[in-house]
Amino acid sequence: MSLRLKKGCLDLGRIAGSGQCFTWRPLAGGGYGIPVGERYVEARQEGEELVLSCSQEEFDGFWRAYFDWDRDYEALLTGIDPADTYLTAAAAHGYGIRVLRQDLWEVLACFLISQNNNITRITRSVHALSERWGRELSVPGMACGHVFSFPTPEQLSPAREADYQAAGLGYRAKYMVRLAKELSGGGLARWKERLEGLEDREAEQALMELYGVGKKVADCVCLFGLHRADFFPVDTHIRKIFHRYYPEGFPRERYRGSLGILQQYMFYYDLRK
DNA sequence: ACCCAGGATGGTG
DNA sequence: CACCATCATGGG
Repeated sequence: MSLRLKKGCLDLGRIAGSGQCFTWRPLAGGGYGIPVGERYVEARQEGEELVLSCSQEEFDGFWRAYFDWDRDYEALLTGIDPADTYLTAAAAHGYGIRVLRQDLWEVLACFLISQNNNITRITRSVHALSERWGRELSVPGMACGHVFSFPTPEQLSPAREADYQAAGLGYRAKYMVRLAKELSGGGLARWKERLEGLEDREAEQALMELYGVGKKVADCVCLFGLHRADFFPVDTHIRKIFHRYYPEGFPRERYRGSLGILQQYMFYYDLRK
């Protein structure tokens, strides 16, 4: 079962390298194994085509939204102020990046780990948790590698602080213990329902009630896990960019409605060596 | 050896 | 309120 689709502004490699998702697994034959909860798809690109290991029904029912398929990225990028040379260059460099509509719990857990950490190590920790507490996934007939689901709060319930330490979480281990506990036993569903009923600023504040979740992680959760495109997480890279290229302030009003998308391009542009 | 990483917390002035 | 030391740990 596979599906071939044409889509502009979609580059799996750049999405994978853009520091928004840490669960993807590069596959030996190219492409990526993409777990979301118990779902799993393998994706690769051949020329203009995106090849997915799922049916049309599975695509329409889930993966279409996951890839933010129906947002007009071309219009968004061509709407960038041509006088803004930094943003223009960032958009060209990161062309193909989309902001995925990820799972709320996975975003919460992964970005809890992300604080004061580097992408390589975050990814390793996330994979370590998946392999230890998650479930092995495969696509019938084309299992390429060993990809595991990211564990649910319930699957993490037996994990202790030392287990998180072993996965490389360092001082964040105690945060994860409490996060998994808070979100298990129906906690996740309650949080999801609560957050969906709140305005942007209220949702951000609510998330900051969680131990180990500050403003930046909360903003990432709102952007990547609640799909609220106006959140603009400010990390060390963005802070540096603001200081160097936008000393008078970033023109937020011009890009209202898609600030978080542009933030992702700026972040990715700053990752280059 | 050194600084940095998609920061947050708890204590102090 | 605003600072600020501290927190693990590996990458570069």
